[in-house]
Amino acid sequence: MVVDHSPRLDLVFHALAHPARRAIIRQLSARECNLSEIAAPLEMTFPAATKHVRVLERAKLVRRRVVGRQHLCRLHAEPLKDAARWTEQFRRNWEARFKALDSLLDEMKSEEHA
Amino acid sequence: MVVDHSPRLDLVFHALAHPARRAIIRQLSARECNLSEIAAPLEMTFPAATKHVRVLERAKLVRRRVVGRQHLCRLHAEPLKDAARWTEQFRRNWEARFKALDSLLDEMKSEEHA
DNA sequence: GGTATACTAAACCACATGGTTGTAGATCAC
DNA sequence: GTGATCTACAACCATGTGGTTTAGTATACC
Repeated sequence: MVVDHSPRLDLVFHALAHPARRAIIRQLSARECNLSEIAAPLEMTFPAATKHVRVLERAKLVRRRVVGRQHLCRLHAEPLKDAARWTEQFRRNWEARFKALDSLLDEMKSEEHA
Repeated sequence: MVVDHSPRLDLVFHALAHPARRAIIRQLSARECNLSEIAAPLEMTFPAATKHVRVLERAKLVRRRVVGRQHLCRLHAEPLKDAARWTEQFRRNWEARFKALDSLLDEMKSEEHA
């Protein structure tokens, strides 16, 4: 395991690396939207916006269902869990003062699973 | 605030979107390393590896100090906090069944801060 | 001083990204 | 059927990404 090659994380982090795509995620977290509604607040053309949506689909962050001429997009946030878990690995590196609390929580979790 | 433009998050998420860079972060989370040690386990040339390190530096995830001819790199994980916080925003979207527990924890935190 | 070591810098390449414009195809409303 | 609406698709462009090779600079060691 020289490099932790996990294409899913590649796709998710890449999807999150653009402000327009984060804005789309934010919007979809409130409600399902069609492509026009997604494109409207973004300062770009419609095709550009739909390309961003497709990037989110590749990362499994957005699901699309076609209803008539509308393509309704819904947030599927579950891949964010993997992203969050990966970053949380290094929590102790950014807040060492919580080390004791973390160990305590780990203990509690272990007991919970037992 | 049409798009949540925050160049810092762009840089951090982009930095995390490549397996080699995640591997570097992992390695540096254990100990400070020079560039040769970083490049060794990666399956690429030395210049390619140092380019990845520079991407991590742009994202403020790695700090470098020069000691003689060696460039020692240290993980500065704090920007990961922002990334984690952003993804955690949508925790309820990926695990709705924990909604009650989350509200409880939020209450406890509020009381803690009060 | 001479040589190995650690790293930088530049040039180059293939391909991906992020955007545009223009055209075309369904579908809804009348 | 006509026209407006929602979307797709293709072509194109500039720039960025991820990699290479080659050459060069600075430091440590003998």
